[in-house]
Amino acid sequence: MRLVREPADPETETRVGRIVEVEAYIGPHDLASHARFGRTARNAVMFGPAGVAYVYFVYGMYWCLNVVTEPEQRPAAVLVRAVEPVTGAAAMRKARSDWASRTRRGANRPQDSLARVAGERLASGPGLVCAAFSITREDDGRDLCDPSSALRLETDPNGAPTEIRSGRRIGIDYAPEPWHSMPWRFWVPGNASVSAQGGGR
DNA sequence: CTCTAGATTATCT
DNA sequence: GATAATCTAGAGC
Repeated sequence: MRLVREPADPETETRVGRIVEVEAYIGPHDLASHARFGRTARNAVMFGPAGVAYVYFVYGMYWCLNVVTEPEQRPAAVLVRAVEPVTGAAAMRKARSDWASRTRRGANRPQDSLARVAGERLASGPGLVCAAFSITREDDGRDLCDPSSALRLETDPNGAPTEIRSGRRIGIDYAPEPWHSMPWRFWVPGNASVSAQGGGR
């Protein structure tokens, strides 16, 4: 699928990207999922209808986008880990710059190096997808399947990837086995926009 | 190539 | 009060 962001300012270009890496979180019994705590204020939309955005904040500075799946009352979602820019790369770079300048950093200042980031790496990680597409708490609960939605999914006119690889999920060291090792991260092998910690390309 | 520190705050027990 | 579905630069091999 493609991820589409309509601009708040009509002068700005629409941002479109092709999803090339995701992770699945299947339910309350999945001890890597936010649903393992049961229903909370944060994860409430995961208990609702599928096709809705679940957006959460992590590590004090990053937003992450998920697509809710499964019938209501069965909390599950797919984390959008990486997107390959299709159109609106300039707007993505601008959005990343805006996001970076909002956060104060010490030794690591992403805004200093942003100009050197290659176009295909503008959304190559779950935190970077949200930075590049200006996704925040305001998008939590948004219907991603509504064609009039400012943030939505669209079928890729070029079709699905010809090859998809899978492996263990990332950043869930707290999860016990077998959840830690379930091969529920999926990516397009060799794609330059796959996240760095996802083995990069 | 691998490993590590440090940024920063909502949300969890 | 501790931790987190992250990211980057820099050090070491």
